[in-house]
Amino acid sequence: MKIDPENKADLSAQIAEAIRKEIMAGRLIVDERLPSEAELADHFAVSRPTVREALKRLAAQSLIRTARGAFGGAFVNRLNYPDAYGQHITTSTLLLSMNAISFDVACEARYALERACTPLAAERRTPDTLATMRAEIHRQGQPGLSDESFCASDVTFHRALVDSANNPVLSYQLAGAVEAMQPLMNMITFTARSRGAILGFHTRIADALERHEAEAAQAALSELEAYTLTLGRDVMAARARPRG
Amino acid sequence: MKIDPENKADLSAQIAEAIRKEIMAGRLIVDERLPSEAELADHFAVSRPTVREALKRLAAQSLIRTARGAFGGAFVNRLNYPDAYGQHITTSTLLLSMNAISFDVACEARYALERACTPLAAERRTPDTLATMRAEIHRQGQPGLSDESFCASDVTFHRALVDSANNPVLSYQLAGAVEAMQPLMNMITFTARSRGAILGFHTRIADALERHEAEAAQAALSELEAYTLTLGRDVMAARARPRG
DNA sequence: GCATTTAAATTGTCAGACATTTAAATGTAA
DNA sequence: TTACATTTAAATGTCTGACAATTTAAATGC
Repeated sequence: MKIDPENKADLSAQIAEAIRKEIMAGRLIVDERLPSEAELADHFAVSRPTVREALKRLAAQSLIRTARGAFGGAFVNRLNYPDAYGQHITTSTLLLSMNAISFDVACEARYALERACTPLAAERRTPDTLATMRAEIHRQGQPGLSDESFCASDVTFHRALVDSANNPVLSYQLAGAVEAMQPLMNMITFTARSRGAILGFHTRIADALERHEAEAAQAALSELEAYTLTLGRDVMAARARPRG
Repeated sequence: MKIDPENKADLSAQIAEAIRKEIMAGRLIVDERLPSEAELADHFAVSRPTVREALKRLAAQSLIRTARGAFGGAFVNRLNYPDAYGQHITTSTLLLSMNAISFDVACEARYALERACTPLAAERRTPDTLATMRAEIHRQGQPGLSDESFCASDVTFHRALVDSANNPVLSYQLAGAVEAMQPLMNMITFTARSRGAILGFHTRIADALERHEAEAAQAALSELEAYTLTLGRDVMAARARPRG
């Protein structure tokens, strides 16, 4: 593990990158203890605060965890699903919110990915995931529901659909796509009419999954996509001419 | 922006989380300058090194960037595609390598996602993406190619397939799935026979896309998935009984 | 043999200083 | 007036040294 004296980047960034590479390459394995901060400072010929900044960078990416006390220190962290979900969702959400990505593009990506889960979901859906979907459908029919709550329920419904595929890697990948759309969806005002339409699609999807009918579920998803697209386009058009 | 004096977590983690929430909620917008380190230290009633550790955490997630000099400081960073790709790939790769995820599960997720891109790719593929795929197919047929190079070429081929869909959000989401599989694929020894088979599937996929035939491309992908699965299972079986 | 205390190691935090970088402000000469 | 060099101020980057808090192992006492 070395750093380049010619490199003009921050020392802490270089050190973090050097350790990150060791972890990615498997030369530092899960639960292995890194040298103490003082030893790392010696090794890289920098001060302890610089080492600490490097370690905090790695901790922010869940690559290491630290423990105080004797026999404490920094340990290579086993990246678990909740942490991975969180990181993916943060990254995806910011990517969408900061880059003027059109509603159309985000929508297309999300529904394409969801359709990818549908054949597996139709095959493997459980009473549990079906119950979640039914419960959210019921919630979405409540009259007093705020737009935010409706959106949150929508996310829960679609995550249950994804989880039905019973593939944790797929669930992880989809979490970013589904959650990152929520800020965009939150801009939509869901009228009673549009809620009714969405409810209808959700019911068709749940029904199709329950009957193990993948193609029917995919068809309903595609129609939901088209409908969501019109809702989103209306919002974007209204925002484009605010005095309209 | 406040931190909880009752909270026993690291101060730098709390401060980073407080600022992260401001960014995620849009209360700190792109290119906005954060207060200087000294001002933040005052605001949170902590020392400057603690503030710096917090800022390094955020920098590690590409949420901020820093600039030295007068009128420098920490600025909310516009998360760009390359940074988002990198973070997603790091997270996905570690998730797969550290959690004893079976080859089957990873493989299933990856090909399900790729099939999701295929209809769009068949519609929108360009001479450019087709040329990339043909070039990689040609490379994969070279006799002297190492297993690593073959895998790298495989990744390039599949990324070209994904990029053919011409949806950057989809490309970003798929990058994690495709790249994270590479360490698993690298464990496979590609015999001349298996290379020939894979080459055949790749050719069928490229041909189908060229002719805008989505279903033929999906069918070839599914067969490639089944074939990859058998290769992976052989490796896993051999690893399970090392004295075999 | 068990409970308690002590010691040691390590991270967390702080204070203060200096180095380096950057751009604006200032000064100077053509 | 303009162009260029210099100064200055503000900010991050880095270092030193210290102390606090935490945790475990070992030592001690009963």
